[in-house]
Amino acid sequence: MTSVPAPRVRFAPSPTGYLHVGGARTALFNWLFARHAGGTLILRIEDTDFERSSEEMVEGILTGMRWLGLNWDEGPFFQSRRLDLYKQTAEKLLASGHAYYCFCTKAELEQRRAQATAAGRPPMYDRRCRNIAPADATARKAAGEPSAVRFAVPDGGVTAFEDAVFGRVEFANAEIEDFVLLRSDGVPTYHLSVVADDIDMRLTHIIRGADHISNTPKQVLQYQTLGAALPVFAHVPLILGPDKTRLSKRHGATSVIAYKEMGIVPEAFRNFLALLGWTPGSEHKDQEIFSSDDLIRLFSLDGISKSNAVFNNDKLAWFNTEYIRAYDAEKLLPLIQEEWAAAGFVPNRSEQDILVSIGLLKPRARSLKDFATTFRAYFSDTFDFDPAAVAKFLKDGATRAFLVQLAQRYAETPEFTEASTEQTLRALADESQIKAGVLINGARVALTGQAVAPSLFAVMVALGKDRVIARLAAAEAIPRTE
RNA sequence: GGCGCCAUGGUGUAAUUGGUUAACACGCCGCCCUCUCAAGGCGGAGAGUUCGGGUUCGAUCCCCGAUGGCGCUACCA
Repeated sequence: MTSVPAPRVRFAPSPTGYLHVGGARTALFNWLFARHAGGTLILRIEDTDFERSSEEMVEGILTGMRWLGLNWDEGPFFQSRRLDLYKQTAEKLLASGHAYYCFCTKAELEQRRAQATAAGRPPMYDRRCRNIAPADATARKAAGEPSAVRFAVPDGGVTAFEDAVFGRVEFANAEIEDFVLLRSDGVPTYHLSVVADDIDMRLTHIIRGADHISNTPKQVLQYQTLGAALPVFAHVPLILGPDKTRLSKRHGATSVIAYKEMGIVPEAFRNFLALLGWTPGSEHKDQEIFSSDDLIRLFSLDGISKSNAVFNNDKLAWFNTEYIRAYDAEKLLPLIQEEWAAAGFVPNRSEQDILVSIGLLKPRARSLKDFATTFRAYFSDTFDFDPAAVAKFLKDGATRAFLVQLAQRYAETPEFTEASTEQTLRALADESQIKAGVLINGARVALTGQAVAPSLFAVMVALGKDRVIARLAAAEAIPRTE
């Protein structure tokens, strides 16, 4: 049996913004791939754009990854602290004649680009510095003239690579400009730093967004001239908004943390994200819910689709309800406690009672938020009455009076079970010649503040006898609404 | 503009890689259940595979073209 070396992959975000859904999905795929193969996931922060990068964004990205449960094995490495490597790599390219100094200034380049565009020519760098004799270039450099380093793209031919998702992709070299490797301030551009790092970190697979496919030939060219083996490239289709344009703030939340704040369970989000642009194959086509272990076991690059995916909030919401329902109350509790803390809500019931109520409520929760909003009455005696619910079921003074009577009946009855509470209520309705539904609906509002709740008698048992009696007895004091 | 990639119901995806009444899930509609709302059960509408040409006995699947969307086109990543 030949041993295949364990794969090494990376997630390499640029800290110029929070972890957005596209980045999160790329991170997830890398994570799944590494975990599936028993490989290594490296986290690398691409912060060579000092202007736009910030410490805060780095923290935001790490927070997002932790929330999603995506752990990494090495790093985070910061490119800003690896500048020497990039310089050495540029030197190597310079020495072998695959790169050259460029003395054109930014202003000159912009001007020429504008001219070319106006004349209808492609705005590519005209390679004028490529012909400067090396001795002259060295002299000018020594004299202190600022210069960038550009890669010398071969004149003819094509640069091709085999993509694990897209198959063979090729570009004519004539279409690739002599891109900048090192800026005049000595800071590398993305094109240089990615390949220097990807080689140095011995990465075997590059799984990243399809927006990088056009950059790939520039990188392949460097691998070739540096004599390094090519990794396997796997470009993942992009995630679009519902209008099929690139996902942006316009479409609502774009940072994964915003989804945490919306009360989404991390595993639900992960499951949803995994299925955006990937399927485990036709033998699982009828399945939508995949545990993390399933995902890890099933993940493979061949399941990645080539077309862009559209982010569908309804589907996410569905996953969320499924996960909340499937979780044990014990597992849900810490997540709910976070919601309570965020809302400044303090429950005043025992942990045991809280767990019972969570168990009762979780099948109908849409979001973790519900536990801190519409479900408050189950966890505290301080809660609001939904005015619409009061208007619908408690506007009648007579109904309220019946609820007070009901409170008395419960107080007189030693038993307090779902069956007994229902029996008592129906008996009162019969005697009073009113419909049981009137009492049931009214009691629901009096007990929970809401028109919508689980089965009333289950609610009563969850709330406990004393509380039920107290709330029903206070029915007449519930604020009236028109 | 140039170059590249993609294209199956509203959405995500299937279709033993040329032979199916084009499947599943979300969403939507209706019915049942019922103390409300979800859930659940049952049923339904919704694509003939972007369009046009080929190749073939036969194309969702192969080829060409068009259209549309997206990406790249910086001393951003």
